[in-house]
Amino acid sequence: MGHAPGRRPLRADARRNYDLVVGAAREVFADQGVGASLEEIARRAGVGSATLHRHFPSRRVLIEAVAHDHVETLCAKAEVRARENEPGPALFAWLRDLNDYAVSSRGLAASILHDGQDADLLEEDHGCQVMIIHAARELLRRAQRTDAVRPGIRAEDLLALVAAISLAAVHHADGEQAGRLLDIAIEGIRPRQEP
Amino acid sequence: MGHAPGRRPLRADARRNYDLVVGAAREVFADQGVGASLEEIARRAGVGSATLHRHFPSRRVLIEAVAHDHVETLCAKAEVRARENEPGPALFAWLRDLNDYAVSSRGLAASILHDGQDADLLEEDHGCQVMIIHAARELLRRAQRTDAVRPGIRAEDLLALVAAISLAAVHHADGEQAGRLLDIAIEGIRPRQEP
DNA sequence: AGAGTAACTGGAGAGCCACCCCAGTTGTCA
DNA sequence: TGACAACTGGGGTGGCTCTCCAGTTACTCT
Repeated sequence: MGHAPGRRPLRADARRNYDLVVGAAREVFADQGVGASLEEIARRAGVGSATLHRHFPSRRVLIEAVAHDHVETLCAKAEVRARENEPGPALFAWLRDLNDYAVSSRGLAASILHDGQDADLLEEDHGCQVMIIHAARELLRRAQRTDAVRPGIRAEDLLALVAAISLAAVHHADGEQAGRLLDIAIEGIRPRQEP
Repeated sequence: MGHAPGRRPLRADARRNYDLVVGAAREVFADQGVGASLEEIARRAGVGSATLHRHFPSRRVLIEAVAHDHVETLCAKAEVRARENEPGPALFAWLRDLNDYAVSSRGLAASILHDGQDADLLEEDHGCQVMIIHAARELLRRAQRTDAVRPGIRAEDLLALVAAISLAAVHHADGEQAGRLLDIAIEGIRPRQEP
């Protein structure tokens, strides 16, 4: 589960409120997208808005807390894909996993992939952003070793592409389009001649 | 230049205010992106915010008015590209033109390409959205005729892709990445074997 | 020209929002 | 159990979008 960002363990009541907010945020974001009102989230969690803002100094931090579990399983899936498939197909399949999550998450994933770049308040251990890029880099490295992907492709670009595609899909409310766009992108990173 | 949306010609003062607002919006959007405050725009134009809202019932309509000229020249460029190049290269070059504009427009173009889908308040003659999709369709049709582009690719998907890429770039403030992503996309729509 | 009329205006206000301050409350630990 | 630091939430600030309406201003008709 999510954990406190602070140095030493939170007091019991603070911890309880932290979790209440994350739970409420999960519901509200799912309903209304990542743009939803933070006051609404505080209201549904039954805490004052000041409490929400103290625990989560920016919308981004709250989004990370909500997405943390999903992202963790997604990265675990990357390892499974790597173990059970050839490097090329492993990467492509995982990109589809990522894309599916990104499209279904109502903008959560796009948010994480997007503006997480700057050295924000990433807890040193494992911010969502960092976990995902590690997973992507590893899969890409393997795929490039076997020439299943053109050289010169960067992991950051792949993630940016998926984020962008899912944003388009969220806006158009059209999951099928996201699939087609990802197909184009995957076709675009494969080498001209199959190895 | 922009023109009034209403049925019969605007009164002289109304017309003057309309143009003042569009001018101010052009500046403010360029400074701060498409998310900028509409009140700030009204302030800079020297009109009340009610006046702005009467002329432009939604942010989207104002964005269209601001972008109209740019989009017109972009579509003219499409015809030039078609006349002076082979169909494949013409499409690819124009996609780069579009992408360059989209990236430099601070989100204007992405806005137009995105949520313009629903039958909004498009003036029947030529909404920006419509002009662009016509241009794209024509270039794509020609390219597909000569097998310079895989069949099954849709014009809407190309536009969504460019919109998405430019959004990513706007967010990352990284124009080079947009170029790389577009390269991937273009590689992805070309046929496996050159004709 | 001058009056009548419809078009147009902007200040003021309603209802949102994010974010902050601080007096009061509540866990925690000696 | 008492004392203190951690934590809380009501209420305030300032900004946003969008609307209402009393007043102003440009066209029009004689």
